[in-house]
Amino acid sequence: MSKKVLLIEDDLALQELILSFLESYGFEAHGYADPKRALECLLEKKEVYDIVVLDLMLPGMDGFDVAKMIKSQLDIPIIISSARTDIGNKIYGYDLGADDYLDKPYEPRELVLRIEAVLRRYGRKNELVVSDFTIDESSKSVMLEGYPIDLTRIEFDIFVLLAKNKGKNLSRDQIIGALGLGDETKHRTIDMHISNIRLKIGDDAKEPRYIKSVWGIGYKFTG
Amino acid sequence: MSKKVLLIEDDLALQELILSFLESYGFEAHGYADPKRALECLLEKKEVYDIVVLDLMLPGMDGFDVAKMIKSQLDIPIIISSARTDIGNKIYGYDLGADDYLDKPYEPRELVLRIEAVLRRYGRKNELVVSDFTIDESSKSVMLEGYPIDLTRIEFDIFVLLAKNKGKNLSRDQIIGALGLGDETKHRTIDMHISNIRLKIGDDAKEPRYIKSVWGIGYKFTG
DNA sequence: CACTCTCTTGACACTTTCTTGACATTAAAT
DNA sequence: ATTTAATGTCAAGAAAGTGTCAAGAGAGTG
Repeated sequence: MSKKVLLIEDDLALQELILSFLESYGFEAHGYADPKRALECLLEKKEVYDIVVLDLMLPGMDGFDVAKMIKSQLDIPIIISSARTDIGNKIYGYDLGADDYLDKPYEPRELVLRIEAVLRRYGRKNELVVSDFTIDESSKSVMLEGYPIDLTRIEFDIFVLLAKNKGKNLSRDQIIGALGLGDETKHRTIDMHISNIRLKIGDDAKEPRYIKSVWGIGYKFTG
Repeated sequence: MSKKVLLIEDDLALQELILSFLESYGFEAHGYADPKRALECLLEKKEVYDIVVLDLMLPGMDGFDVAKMIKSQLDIPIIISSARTDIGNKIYGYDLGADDYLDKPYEPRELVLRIEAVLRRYGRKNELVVSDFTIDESSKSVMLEGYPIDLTRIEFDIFVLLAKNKGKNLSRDQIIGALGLGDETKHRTIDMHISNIRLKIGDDAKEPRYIKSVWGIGYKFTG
């Protein structure tokens, strides 16, 4: 599935060149010269992009502000390109959460490499490693020391909740609330799910290695 | 089957020479001096060519624009030839998605080698091998261990999506979204397509070898 | 326009998961 | 030690998800 790139660049000739280059490398690339229009497109989710390439020198709006606005609303990687070569800006760009920084002029091929690198890095982001487990939230899969564990949907949700709150006690009501189950859901239901999870991850209720019962309170994940 | 070459070259003597040379090497070659006529012929699909050989110095139209227009509309390889020897243009030509670049004057034999190389490369380009399947996205065909599988368009799209995300769970909504089907599309529709795909690839829903159902989540391709 | 192939959807049977009461077990409190 | 409250797990029924048929809508073709 080809990745979608949003290019914000006011030099139209350059924009055109980069877009066609990206497309020849299998990306689906759209360009905007006007940062306001680009923001609109991004934030109103008319289109879902995988990455933003942003030029800092823009008309009407500072590129830093654009980056800040995007990052505040969306979890999307941004590569900043700019002719401003001074280190200060570079640092500033990273502080804003830019995922890479590219000095102009650059080789289009270089941009492709950076995009691929950033996307690879970003793609791994939803791989959560907790204790001996590797959790992939996007594909709802859990691995224990490399071996896949087959959890049902609710089991998965409970497990992730516990894992993300490693060391914290979670009451049954908190779990029920976090999963969006009905308020009348019985506590035994949670117990049962915990029991089944323990079975699947090879945890013994008496001497649990991962999911510990906290008497009178609930459960907690211990790494 | 002999490959068809479209040669865009305004020097008629040279055009004639190259055409006859290409023909002597088994290509079916047609020439145009006027890029507009050539584009017309290509884009309106009066003829289906396998490759374009384009001279940059053309009357009335810049060769770059010609290449760009062709690439934007068609997935066809382009070899650019030019007397402009400067590196800048060379890079630019590649940036446009030219698949090879040849300085004038060149040996006709050299052109033949380049054409053959580019066609070889291009032919392989869309061949995706996943597990026991060979998928050709440009011709929308799937082979299972050498035998062709006859998938309908949507079946093909779903299959490719799953294959490209081998091992990952994809929800029905993700599939619907990726295929650009309407948001109101029912989940049963996807189930039905999966069912039909399984039938065609000889997969048993109970004990699937390739497309596994992930309960409560969606489907995933397992190599 | 008639014909065919594809796509979509409701229906129904079937499977898996979820929930819950029951009862045994265990931990804290007295 | 005895009492009280909480947890572990079984088993059964409820609920939700999936597979496929079949019918009709929709696209494409001659």
